[in-house]
Amino acid sequence: MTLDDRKLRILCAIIDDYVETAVPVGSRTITKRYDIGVSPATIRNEMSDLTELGYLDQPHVSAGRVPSGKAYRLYVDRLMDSRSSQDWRDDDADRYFGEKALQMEDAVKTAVQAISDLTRLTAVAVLPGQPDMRIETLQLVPMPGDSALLVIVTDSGIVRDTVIRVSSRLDMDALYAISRMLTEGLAGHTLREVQDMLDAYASRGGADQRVLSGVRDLAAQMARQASEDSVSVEGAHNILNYPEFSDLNKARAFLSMVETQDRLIRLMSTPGGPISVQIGPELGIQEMTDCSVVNASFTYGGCRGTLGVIGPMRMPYGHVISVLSTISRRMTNLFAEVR
Amino acid sequence: MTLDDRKLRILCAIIDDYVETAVPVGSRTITKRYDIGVSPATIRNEMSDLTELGYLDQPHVSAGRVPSGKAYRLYVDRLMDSRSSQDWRDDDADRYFGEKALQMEDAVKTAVQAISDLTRLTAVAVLPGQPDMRIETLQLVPMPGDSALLVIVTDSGIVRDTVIRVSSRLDMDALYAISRMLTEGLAGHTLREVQDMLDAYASRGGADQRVLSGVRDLAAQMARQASEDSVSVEGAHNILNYPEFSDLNKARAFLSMVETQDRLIRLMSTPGGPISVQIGPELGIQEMTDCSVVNASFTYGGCRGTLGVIGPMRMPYGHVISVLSTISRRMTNLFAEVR
DNA sequence: GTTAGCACTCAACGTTGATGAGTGCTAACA
DNA sequence: TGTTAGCACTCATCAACGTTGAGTGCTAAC
Repeated sequence: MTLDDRKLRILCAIIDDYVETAVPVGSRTITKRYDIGVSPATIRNEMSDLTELGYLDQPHVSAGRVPSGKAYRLYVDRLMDSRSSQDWRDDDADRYFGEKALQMEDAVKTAVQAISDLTRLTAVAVLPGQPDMRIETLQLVPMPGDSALLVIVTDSGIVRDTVIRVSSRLDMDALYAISRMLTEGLAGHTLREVQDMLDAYASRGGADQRVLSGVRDLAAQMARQASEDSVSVEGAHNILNYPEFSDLNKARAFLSMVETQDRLIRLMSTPGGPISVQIGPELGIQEMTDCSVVNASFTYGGCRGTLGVIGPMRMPYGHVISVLSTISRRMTNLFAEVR
Repeated sequence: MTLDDRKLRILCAIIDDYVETAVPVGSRTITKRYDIGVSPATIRNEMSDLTELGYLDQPHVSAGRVPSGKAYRLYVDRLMDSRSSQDWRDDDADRYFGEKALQMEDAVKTAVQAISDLTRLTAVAVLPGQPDMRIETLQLVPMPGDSALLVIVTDSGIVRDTVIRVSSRLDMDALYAISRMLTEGLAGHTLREVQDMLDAYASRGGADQRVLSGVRDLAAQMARQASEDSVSVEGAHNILNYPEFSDLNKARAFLSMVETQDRLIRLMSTPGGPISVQIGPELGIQEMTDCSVVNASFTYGGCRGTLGVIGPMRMPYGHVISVLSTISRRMTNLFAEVR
């Protein structure tokens, strides 16, 4: 028994219908809504074959058919209509990114927000840790009162700042002199090295101890943060709009999964390729057998990260893939513009 | 008929029990769990009186009693056990704030996170717009490539930055020279004034146009952001843990309310006083009749903001109030430390 | 190979009756 | 006069049961 053209058309119709309605689809529905050109009885015969081949599941004997993971896989690999990429316009992405150049964190936040809005699903971004970022610039900016803003910029364009207290004698010029000295001394070194170097400085005395310890603390914090993968999630509760999660316990399980960073990171670790689609059982995770994950990798400067979507297995793959590829491409370009 | 001591004790027991279990409480339950010293029949008589006085509601005739908004109001105003402030330790807040001085935005984010964690409810912060903030410092920090980070600090300690492109000839010293010039020219002026001044500069020519337009854009963006109230929300889906929201539609209504900024701002606009409690119907909002809002005001520098909690009317008011007052006090102190 | 017809299955829904938690009332008691 | 035991009554909850209708699989005819 082979998958001839008619079987494929029927399978496609079933998937389209089920993705739209979330109701198991029966033979009559197909003849009415899709133009296959045969009677329900014939469709039934074909559906029976498709079930035998593992492309369809039957919740119970007198219900319609539901696409299996295998069916979605086939759909994504071969059947998916590329028309679907036209169901939204690239310009929509402009609304989010606008004209402005952005720091990486802001760009990621914007992208995740855009993806969540455009797909009405849960959007996730993962930035893998970069344990050996190097310091590019270090600058102290005067603030009201006896404090200053310490800004550290790394070679990959990551920016962090913190407020530190300084002696009130230090005006803008004095702070710049310190910034210049520190930048000269520390630029090109990794965040970890910097911590040791500062300890050495400090023990030698002379410099403003509060500034040194402020720099040390921020460098330490950055090193800690940088060596961990960072995750951002948006639109988690979109899941409540999907009837397959109308069971509160399922919804809670999903939400708690999405909140647990390390589980999420494992889920989002892409098996390679610019766009990866993992469907239900392929994820190999007990609690997630009826969810799918689609993700796209992007690069922003030296950083390579992942943007993705988590949702029910019944998701509009074509649309999701086109949104993800557009947004991730735009992220990559965005960085090129900044350069 | 008057509220004698025994009636108050019974009412208190009912509230405590209902807050804990979410199940309408009957006369036997009270005699078993609370030491009132009379029989169920007597309790029933008292409950009947309390119902007549409007402190208790009855979902249906053969169910137990449920505290009314009026009861919670009485509880908060007079009955609440101040012991409840001891059910958590102030030190718990340390875990969140640590030792570090923070920018206001970070401090607010931390506070909201802490409140949400400690109360297991939805925490919200509102910072009212400050349309006439003045520029304190303006600084350009070198970044990798042909770009620079533009940092603007206002007199109230708000920091914003953005990446702008600059000519590659500009090194750290050159950027500092520009920063110094711009700071001297613009410090003390409001964000709006600055926009006009920069237009004047730009038309005179000479300075790096890209820098000027970058500053102008960021100032414009800050002015726009600053004149709007800003809101942050954490723990919105905590609501799913409360059985009164096990109806998916109610949960969705709540979540959509919490997501709509302007509705949220209206909800959180505190009627004054350091801590305000608005109970159910007192909110005067149709969809929120079985929710309560507790909020506390804080000041961080010149900014006066609101931290609050939104949850079911059945919430542990004592605990919530103590968490809010501790965290808001700590926020205020935090700023004093930075100064 | 396709289709009409028909028996069969089973979730969903509404009905019914039993159960039990809880009340309100009354009468007796301290 | 306040408190309590007893009892009839109410009503949500739950399980059991029959009905309905969507949908299938099989068979026989085209």
